[in-house]
Amino acid sequence: MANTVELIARNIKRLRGLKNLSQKEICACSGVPQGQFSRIENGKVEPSVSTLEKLANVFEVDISDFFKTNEVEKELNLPLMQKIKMLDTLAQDEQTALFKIIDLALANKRMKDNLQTLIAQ
Amino acid sequence: MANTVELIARNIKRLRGLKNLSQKEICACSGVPQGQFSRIENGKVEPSVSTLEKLANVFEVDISDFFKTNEVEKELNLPLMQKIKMLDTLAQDEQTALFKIIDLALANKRMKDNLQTLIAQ
DNA sequence: TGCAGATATATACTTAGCTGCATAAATAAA
DNA sequence: TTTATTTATGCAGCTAAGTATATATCTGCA
Repeated sequence: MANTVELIARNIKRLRGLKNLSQKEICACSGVPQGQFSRIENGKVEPSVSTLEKLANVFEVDISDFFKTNEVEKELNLPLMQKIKMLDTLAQDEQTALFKIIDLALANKRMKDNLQTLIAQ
Repeated sequence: MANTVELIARNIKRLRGLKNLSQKEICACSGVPQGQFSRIENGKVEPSVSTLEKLANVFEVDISDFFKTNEVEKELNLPLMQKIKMLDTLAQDEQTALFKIIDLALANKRMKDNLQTLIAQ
């Protein structure tokens, strides 16, 4: 038990670090009481499945990610696919706004690349 | 809760069917008491993580498989996918900036959704 | 068919441990 | 120091786990 509990604890602590949010903020979004979250992060309890579900939603990961060892941590830092999936659920105007920003960044990149090739000649 | 419990129940029942083993046999291998296994298969309890781990070992699956629905994942729109792939070619700082904006939009969406469910109660 | 034995599954009952609330302790800010 | 913020802990209540037992389902035989 202690092993899995510690694994979950480390993963959740790391995920919260990535988002740079306080326990209170995570709990406001997830519905998990802050006190309970503290115990989970410190490996003092083995959280229930429903609790893990709530946290997985907030962290935008799959429940199985809480059980992954450090070797595959890199993948966890890129829950990009899940983000993309969620983009579809956004309101239309927010979606197009995001796309414009993305396009802008890509256009900028292209411009830089073109300049590079020009200079090189 | 009931939803996830039922999902787990169906998946475990299905997995046991695939192996064509009795509850007793599964429990002999996994260490989960047969009585408890019965309740899990009938969706009467939400099994603990350590119990799911034992069962995942016996069924030779990942814990996340207990939470999978049978439906095929819905396809994403391809233009978006290609855009996202191009994001990888951006400079690191531009990339993280974009991700932050995306996270912001998603967080906003989540907050709205949470409010909706709160109001609905 | 009907019965006996065996196997398989479901159900009390107690115990252990997670949850949720309230509050304390620790840390940061003014 | 005082106040605010963040994190940790004590305790009551609820739920899963584990054990024993009951019910259901199957199998062979007369």
